[in-house]
Amino acid sequence: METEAYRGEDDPGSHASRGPTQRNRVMFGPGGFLYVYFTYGMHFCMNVVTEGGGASGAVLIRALEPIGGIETMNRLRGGREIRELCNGPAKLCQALGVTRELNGLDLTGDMMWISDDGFRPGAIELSSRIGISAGRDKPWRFFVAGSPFVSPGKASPVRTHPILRRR
DNA sequence: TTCGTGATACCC
DNA sequence: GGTATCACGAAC
Repeated sequence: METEAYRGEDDPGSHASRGPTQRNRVMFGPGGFLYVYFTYGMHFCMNVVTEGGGASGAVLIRALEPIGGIETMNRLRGGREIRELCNGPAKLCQALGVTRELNGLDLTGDMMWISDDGFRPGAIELSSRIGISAGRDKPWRFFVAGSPFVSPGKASPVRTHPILRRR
């Protein structure tokens, strides 16, 4: 599991850094909604909007550990190993069938939602964010330490989260 | 490391 | 209108 945090106009790495546009308008809406964007001519990526109240911000979902629905995800991604199904932000959108049609979806509805399944990571590590040219200084990429299901992209430095460390 | 692929945003 | 850039992935 892996995420990245993106803030608003104070974060040069964020889509929201230059204010609201047609593309990023969902980021400026209420929290708990899905922000899906299209990039590089062929990829979708998904975020959870976090702020609301006129501010902007979102969490990019970069990797997931497949728990169920493996058959379906395999079909959507052309038959790959389980660890290759959701280990990247565009890969997981393909595996889950997330496209621009779901931009703005209410994540408190009954189509897609986030819930606590009881899993607790041993430790969470953080690093700089992947694939951005501005805002590399902020260590806002979070991932489960030692998980084989995080994206292959290398970022440094990597360090253990000072608060979320366990045991 | 290179390239596919096209929307987006911002500059005229 | 033109064009540089892009929160990526797969194949070299």
